[in-house]
Amino acid sequence: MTNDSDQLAQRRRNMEEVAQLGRNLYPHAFRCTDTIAALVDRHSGESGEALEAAQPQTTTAGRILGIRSFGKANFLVLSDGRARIQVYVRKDGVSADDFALFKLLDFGDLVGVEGRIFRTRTDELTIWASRIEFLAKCLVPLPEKWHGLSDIEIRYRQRYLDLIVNPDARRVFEVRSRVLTGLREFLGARDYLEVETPMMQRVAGGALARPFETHHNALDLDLYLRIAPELFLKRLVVGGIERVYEINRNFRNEGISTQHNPEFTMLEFYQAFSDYRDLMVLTEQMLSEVARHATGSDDVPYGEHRISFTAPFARVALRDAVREAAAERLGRAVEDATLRDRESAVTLAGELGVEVPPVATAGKIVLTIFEELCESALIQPTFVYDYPTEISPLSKQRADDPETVERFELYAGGFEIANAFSELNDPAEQRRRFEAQRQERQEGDLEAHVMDDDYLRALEYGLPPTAGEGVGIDRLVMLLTDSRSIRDVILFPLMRPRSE
RNA sequence: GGGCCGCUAGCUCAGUGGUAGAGCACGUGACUUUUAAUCACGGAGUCCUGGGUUCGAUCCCCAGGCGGCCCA
Repeated sequence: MTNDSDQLAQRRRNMEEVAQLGRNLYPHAFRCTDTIAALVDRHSGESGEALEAAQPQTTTAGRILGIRSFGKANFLVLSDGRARIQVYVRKDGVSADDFALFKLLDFGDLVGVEGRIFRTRTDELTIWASRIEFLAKCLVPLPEKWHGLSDIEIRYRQRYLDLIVNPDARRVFEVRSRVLTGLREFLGARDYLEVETPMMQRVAGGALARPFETHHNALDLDLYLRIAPELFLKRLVVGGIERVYEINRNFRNEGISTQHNPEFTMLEFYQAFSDYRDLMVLTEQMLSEVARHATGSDDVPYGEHRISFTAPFARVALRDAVREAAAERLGRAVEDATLRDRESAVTLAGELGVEVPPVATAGKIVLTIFEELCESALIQPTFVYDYPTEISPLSKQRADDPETVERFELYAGGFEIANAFSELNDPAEQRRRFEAQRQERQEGDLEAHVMDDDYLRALEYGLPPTAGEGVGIDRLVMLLTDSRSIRDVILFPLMRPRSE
């Protein structure tokens, strides 16, 4: 009949014909009695006979993800984003006007339907429509129903398409949401106060990373997007909020990878009168509980592995982990002292074939070797503890070993998901640490921590003995959703713009 | 930053130095309680972009863009 094969034009024409039926093309509301998910939940266990007896009525709405037409008898598949239900449209079941509307509907259109729930001869739960309302037009053809949308670039750039056509796409973000509510419940039950601290900061501190720069016009003030909330949260502990946390975005101006997005979500929490050992126990409880809350189990599949968040987690001292890995590779014992001296550490790295930055401290070399040799093998949750002081400028030293701080990182799935330590609360020592960082910065380390005099002033009022921890939410969600890329757990990951 | 791979119809993908293909989607018809409905017919393309080689490039070469994976 028509030679105009442009699907866009066809859809536009169908829409115009809907308008000619006197329908509002963009109505303002449609009052549903049920969501599709609720209908499926409520009736999926009910037999056709039971439904025939009860004749349940419903008004619901969704997006058309399938049309099967047989003239007088027609079927739609309607989705509310969570569940799908079939709609039966009989020519003699709706008004002539509604049937005319039905004939103009396209795959992807949004409609409301009223009708009764029944089961077809093939036992499919179905709404026998008595009324159809046009709610919005899908002017663009959707990806096909069978293969869905697999182009990973389009899935990231047009996440709405991923959510419309891939039934599993939403699952990840439902788990993510439950992770957040689970964390809030866990911390709330322990008297933690949730707060929000500045994302625009004059001094970007609290972590070793490069910040994004921005500018406030009215104040003519250069600002940084925060790399961590740490120094503000500890100011709040000084102020007497003895248990405090924040779940929010951090921004780090560095590379993008399967484990790094420039903006990412972090939980940071601080607990006064505690040290890092207390946080290991708390972390075991928290992750086990959150995993169960989010997925129903604290033993989850991850790639070819299963990861168990059941306490207790494995524990290994950082230098011991490096010594063991190095010894295995070299076939001889490696002394602890080797890792504490810059010269011998450089030599060891060379023997191991691990490249280290030219100006690295002994601590940085140990960490580099660890990342190279050990990190990817830590699949089960493992606390790696006792870090070199020079790479931990905000952590408190061990009483028996000033070269080592009371700090741990939690590894799982082969990457870091948490970082915690007993907080350095001696302002004089903190100043010395900042000075050492300044020295490293002058030697070219752009990630070295910057001096923060205002934070030092806060410490002078007295920070109680405190332990604090940061948990990478995106990475935790990766583990709990069996996702191998951080972009799979961030709805709109940062992408390079496409040239027009 | 380096290496490898990808980019062809709305989607998923084949393919070729000589006028570009399939399945799904789309249109028309048949069927008229289907289940990835089926059958018949039909329409559909900046083969990522630019340059080069060539009589002729979607294909070969060079440069670029975007993405993915690995490495740093």
